[in-house]
Amino acid sequence: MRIATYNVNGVNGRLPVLLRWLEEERPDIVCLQELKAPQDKFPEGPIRDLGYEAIWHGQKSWNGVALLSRVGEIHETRRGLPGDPDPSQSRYIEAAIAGVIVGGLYLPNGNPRPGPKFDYKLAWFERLIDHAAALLATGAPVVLAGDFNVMPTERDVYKPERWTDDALFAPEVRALYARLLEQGWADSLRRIYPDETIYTFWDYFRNAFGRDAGLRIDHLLLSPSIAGRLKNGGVARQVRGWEKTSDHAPTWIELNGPAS
DNA sequence: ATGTCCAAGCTTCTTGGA
Repeated sequence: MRIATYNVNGVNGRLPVLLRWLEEERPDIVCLQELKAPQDKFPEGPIRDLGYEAIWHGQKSWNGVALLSRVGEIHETRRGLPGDPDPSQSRYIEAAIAGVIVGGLYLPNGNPRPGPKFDYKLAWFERLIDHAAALLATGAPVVLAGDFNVMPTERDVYKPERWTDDALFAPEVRALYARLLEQGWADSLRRIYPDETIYTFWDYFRNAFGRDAGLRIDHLLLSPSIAGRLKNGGVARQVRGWEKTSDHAPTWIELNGPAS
């Protein structure tokens, strides 16, 4: 079973790219972020035509998250984090799909730092850590996937020294990511490739993709009860090279066993 | 400081967010 996360950066503006990727790769379960579309403007029809059921939490102009499945019904378990510091922002959606709890998230960017947006990022991250602990306590197989807006280590940044003051690489934020992992979550791609350079995002500026000046900020975390099924994973870099594409590339994992 | 791209609106350019 393959699960992917993809920050589409505008689900309608990138619809041809999204549909092409879904057709070519046929992931079983997909977490989408940055829909940038109100609830009634999600392109449910074309996605359904490719065989995917979908649930989504839209928002005018900004944010927005969705879950897609072509391997069975989506049983929504929540939208929004418990105690979300600003529930008007659509950043979390969770469902049981094919025997797995999938939490799709779009963690706040947090720039500029310092400032209220950075404070909101830290507060949101704390709420995520609390909820992640509650999910682990159930013992259920859980995948937490999405745009975390965090490069966990220096290996995940093309030029770490340039990013130390940025909200995506600030010590406080990396410490929160480390705290989350210490609960027992496995960072899938790092589990498979401990020492490789892996990027999931390349800025539109300054030919960042051409120079491979990238960041690894999209992550798929596995609870201990499912981590043993991790078989493979990667980044669909070619998608970042298509016309009218997102600044992120889809990131995916393959789990042993059927989509039961 | 810059660079690029998108959505939205008192819209055909401007603005904010990433």
